[in-house]
Order: sequence, then structure tokens, then C-alpha cells
Amino acid sequence: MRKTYTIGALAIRADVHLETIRYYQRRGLVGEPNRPLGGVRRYSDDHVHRLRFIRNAQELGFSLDEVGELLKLQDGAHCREARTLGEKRLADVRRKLADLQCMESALAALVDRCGAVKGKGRVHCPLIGSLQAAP
Amino acid sequence: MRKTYTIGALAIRADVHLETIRYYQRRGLVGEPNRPLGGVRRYSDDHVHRLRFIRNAQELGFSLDEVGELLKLQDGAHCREARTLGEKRLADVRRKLADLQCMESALAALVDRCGAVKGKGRVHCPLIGSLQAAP
DNA sequence: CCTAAGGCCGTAGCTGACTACGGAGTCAAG
DNA sequence: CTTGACTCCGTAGTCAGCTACGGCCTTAGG
Repeated sequence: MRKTYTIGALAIRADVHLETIRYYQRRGLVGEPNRPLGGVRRYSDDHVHRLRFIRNAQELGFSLDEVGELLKLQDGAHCREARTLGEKRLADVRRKLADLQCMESALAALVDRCGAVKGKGRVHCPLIGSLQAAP
Repeated sequence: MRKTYTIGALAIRADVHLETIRYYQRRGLVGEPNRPLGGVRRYSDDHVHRLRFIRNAQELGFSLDEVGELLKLQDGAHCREARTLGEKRLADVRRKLADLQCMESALAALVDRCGAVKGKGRVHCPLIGSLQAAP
């Protein structure tokens, strides 16, 4: 006979906040489990796996909507669809990466120049100055 | 005599949504301008500059709270403080960059492996498979 | 059987940065 | 002087992804 967990036990086991599980349920990411006794949900290890799946996907940057899509491909037989989702995600990640790299180099240069201005000849801060500049 | 703008004209000139200007005002990022006639605000070019400042800072990843700090250093005479803020921002940007790079390489590998599985021997999709794997 | 811990449910709040709305007032052109 | 565009103000809604609350119900242990 399979082990079952109440929502609290599942939360601990999958290391996901209890309310988050309820939230996922409302969003349809996690199916409603059996409720044998007086309405109390009994979860199984399947649910633990599903929550892990969700977390793994989130760590790759998938939104919960996208996770929902991925969950439909759970059987592993829709590699093409999964790949398409992955490519979309990858493109987005790369866009963000490029943006952040711009920020990084601009900021690094400015912070560096901030440090360089040590002679008291210039009162003006390069960082502030660049923010004041026209676009 | 200096040019003045109503909020709508300022919005167009600084390319910032009208309601956003009001929002910044409520947040204290933009000072209340003169209101000579019946309560209608008249903005000056100073406000255009200030809005640009805000946008420039946002593009470097500063939050509006941080922008508020930076605006206090507008005179350019507090290079050290500005530098400190820049360093915090830079650290955060670099953290996010590292996270995104992790995502990028993991995703790229998975998408790549998705494509590689063309022999019909395996039904199982590597991307889905890795999401199912234990943490 | 009693009690405390835990579960159920709907709803509301949080974050950050806006964006929208509605009813009233004001302004400028014709 | 009218009309229509614009402004004022407070409040509420948006997005995502949770997180919290409170009143009631079930369950497990002693």
C-alpha cells in the first residue's frame, strides 16, 4: 500500500510552502488528490515528484504557465514540443543576459571611474553625471 | 522667461506616461512644481531632466527607492555615497548574471540534447527527463 | 471523549512599477 | 460663451508568484 501524506507533510517533504501547494492546485498545476476521509486530501509520492518537476522548471526560468505546458508533455514522447518551449525560454534568458551584461559593463565602468576621481579638482561624480546626461 | 509644460506636455517631452509622472510625484521622486493658475501644475525643463535621470538610473537596474537615494546626491559632491550605491547594484546585477548564466547553459544543453535524440529508440525527452529528476 | 494540531476554504494582502478610471474642475480656441 | 481637450485627485486594478488570515471541520493521541 502506497504512502500518503496530508498537505502539511507533503509541504515538508517537497520543501514547498503549504499555501503554495494550494495555490498550484487552484492554478491546475497539481491535480486534486483522493480525499477518502471527510474531505482531507491525501497526497502520494507522485505529488512530491510533480512539485519537484515544477521547481526544477522554475529554476530554468520557466513561468508557471509554461510549467503547465511542460507538465502536459510529462510522458516524454513530445520532444519536439518540449524543445520548442525550451528554445523560447532560452531566447528569453539570452535576451535578459544581454541586458544584464549591458548593465554590468556600464555600472562597472562608472563605479570604477567613481573611484578614480580622487583628486579634489573635480567635485562632480561620474556616476551622477552620467545619469544626468541626455539619453 | 522659462518654458513651462502641463503634465501632458511633459509626458510627451520626456517620453514618460502621464500617470507615471503622477506616480513619481506621490513617491516623492519628482518635486511638486509651481501651480500658478487654478491648481494646474506647470513643469519646467528641470523636470524633464529629472525624469531622464530616473530613466537612466532604471536602465542601470536601480529600483525607484535607489533612484530616490541617487537623486539626493544630485549635486555630484557625494561620489563616495554614489559609488556605494553603484557597487551594491553591481553586486546584485552580477548575482543575477550568474543565475542567468546557469540557466542558459543548462537550457542550452537540454535543448541541444533534445535535438540529438532523433533515433526512435528512445521515446523519452531529455528536457522532460531532467525536470523529472530529483534535485 | 476531549483537546490540540492540523486541514479546508474563500478571500485578501504582499512586492514593484506602473496603469486606468471616473467625476469634477480648468483652460484655450473659436 | 461654449465646447472640447486637458488636468486634478483618490482610488483601484494589473502582473506573477506567492503568503497570510480567520472561521469552521477533521483527525490523532491520550
